[in-house]
Amino acid sequence: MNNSPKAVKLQSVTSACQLCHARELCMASCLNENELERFDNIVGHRSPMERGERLFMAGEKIKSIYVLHSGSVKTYIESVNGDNQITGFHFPGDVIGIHGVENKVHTDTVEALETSSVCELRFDNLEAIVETFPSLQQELMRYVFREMNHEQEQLMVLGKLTADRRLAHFLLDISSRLKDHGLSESKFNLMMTRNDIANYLGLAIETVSRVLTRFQKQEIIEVDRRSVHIRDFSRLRAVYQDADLATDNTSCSA
Amino acid sequence: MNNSPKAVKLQSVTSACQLCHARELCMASCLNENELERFDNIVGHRSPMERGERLFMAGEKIKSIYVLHSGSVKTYIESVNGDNQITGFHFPGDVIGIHGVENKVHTDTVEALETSSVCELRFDNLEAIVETFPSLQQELMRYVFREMNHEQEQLMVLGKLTADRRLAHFLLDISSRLKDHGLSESKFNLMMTRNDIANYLGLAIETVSRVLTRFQKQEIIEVDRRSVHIRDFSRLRAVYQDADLATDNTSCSA
DNA sequence: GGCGAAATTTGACCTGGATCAAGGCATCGA
DNA sequence: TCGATGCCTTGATCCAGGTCAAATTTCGCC
Repeated sequence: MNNSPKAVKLQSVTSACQLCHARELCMASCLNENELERFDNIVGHRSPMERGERLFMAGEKIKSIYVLHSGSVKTYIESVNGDNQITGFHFPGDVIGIHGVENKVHTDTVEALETSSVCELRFDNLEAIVETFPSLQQELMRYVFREMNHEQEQLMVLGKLTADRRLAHFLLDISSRLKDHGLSESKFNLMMTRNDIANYLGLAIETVSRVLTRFQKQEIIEVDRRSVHIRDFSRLRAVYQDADLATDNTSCSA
Repeated sequence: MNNSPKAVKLQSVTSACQLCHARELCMASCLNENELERFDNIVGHRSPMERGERLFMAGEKIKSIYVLHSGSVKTYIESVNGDNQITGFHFPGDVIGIHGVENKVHTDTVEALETSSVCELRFDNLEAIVETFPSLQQELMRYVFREMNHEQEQLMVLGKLTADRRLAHFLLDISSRLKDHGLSESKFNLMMTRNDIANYLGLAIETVSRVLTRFQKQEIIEVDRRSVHIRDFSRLRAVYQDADLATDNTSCSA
């Protein structure tokens, strides 16, 4: 009856959602077993996106909203004269495509940073869905507000912080979010280019490169292309907080 | 029976909401006459705030959310080391205090820019209220998403634009919002200090001052303390769009 | 395995806007 | 009328980070 190639049938496991590795991070985590099974029937799946592939673009009519299932994506809005502004990086469980629901037109573009897949909720059922699962609506809203606060924090980053502090904040933010996903908070691979980081932080790519190598010289982090190892969290936090006790160690060999 | 000093009783006018000058801008605009009357009974009112007075502060438990009834306010979040980041300026009809509903704790502080008043919706009834008035929930969400998009646009402003372009965008934004409120889009009074503008735009106060006087010399605007007159919208837009055709006219007397 | 494009790093130099300093000008309370 | 105070402007100087240029590494792809 179920023709999904990956379908598994056990006594209590009847839905892909139940087997999902991102289950606790998904907004569907608020549903009970019974609800989850019904929810699973509604959710659509798409063939995975390759790096650089776009899920949707700003200006397109909203046909669905999505939950990132695996991989990672960046979202960006178009600036007046061509160059875009990256507004966020997203990991499994994150809701994608809710900006723009007001006018039913996407305001941002979503692009895969690596091979990624999403679960799809058709927009025209969305109201029916949240009516069927009231707790889902609440969970969705929790997500929206969390994102809103993250964006406000980013306003502070862009409005007030020096390049050093921006990078420190960025690394700590990525680290903490990866930790939430059960990954190491101290050793990880960045999934975005230096260009993406620079764009997101309102800096030049050269500045990003220079600050990272300086952090390395100061033995706060080790960095080799995409791989990052945070060696001294307290000093990294000190840089972010502008506490001054994290400087030096640059060129003065003791 | 109604001891409000300003109460007016006509055949069809039975609620303060019906007389409200900000009625079309309020989220209650989605309610019909009957609903509006019932809604009016739920809404609380507060004595007006004076300039500088705070409605609530970051960290406080959320007891209510508000709709700005008259005046104007700024919202700001606290930065790590003291200096705040203004996240927005708000006008009548704007919803205040929805950030932070996730954890039921305010994430931002709201401060009156002039004598202002708000309508209050107690947070513990909020769920009951939106159940009673389903269209209200939708309207509230529309507001949230609009605000979210405004914040994303501000990320672009802070991440990508030069000082000139930030000021141009700021003036155009304020102008368009005042227009929505039935006020002149070309002549208006700023309700915030230069310091507030500088903080909001991630600039030094001196830069704000200098750019505004330069715009004046270029005959794009006239500005005298708080009063602004936009004389040439197309050139102001050109500055925002970095179109270059708006420069000169600075010191070269023809 | 080698070619070409893309990503990253590093150095040299320059500039937009910050910082420092000082003065002007409304508003307000006594 | 007179400080006192807060807000704003203007000038001089400085520097964090942008821009330009070039070398190096990596990686997809034939």
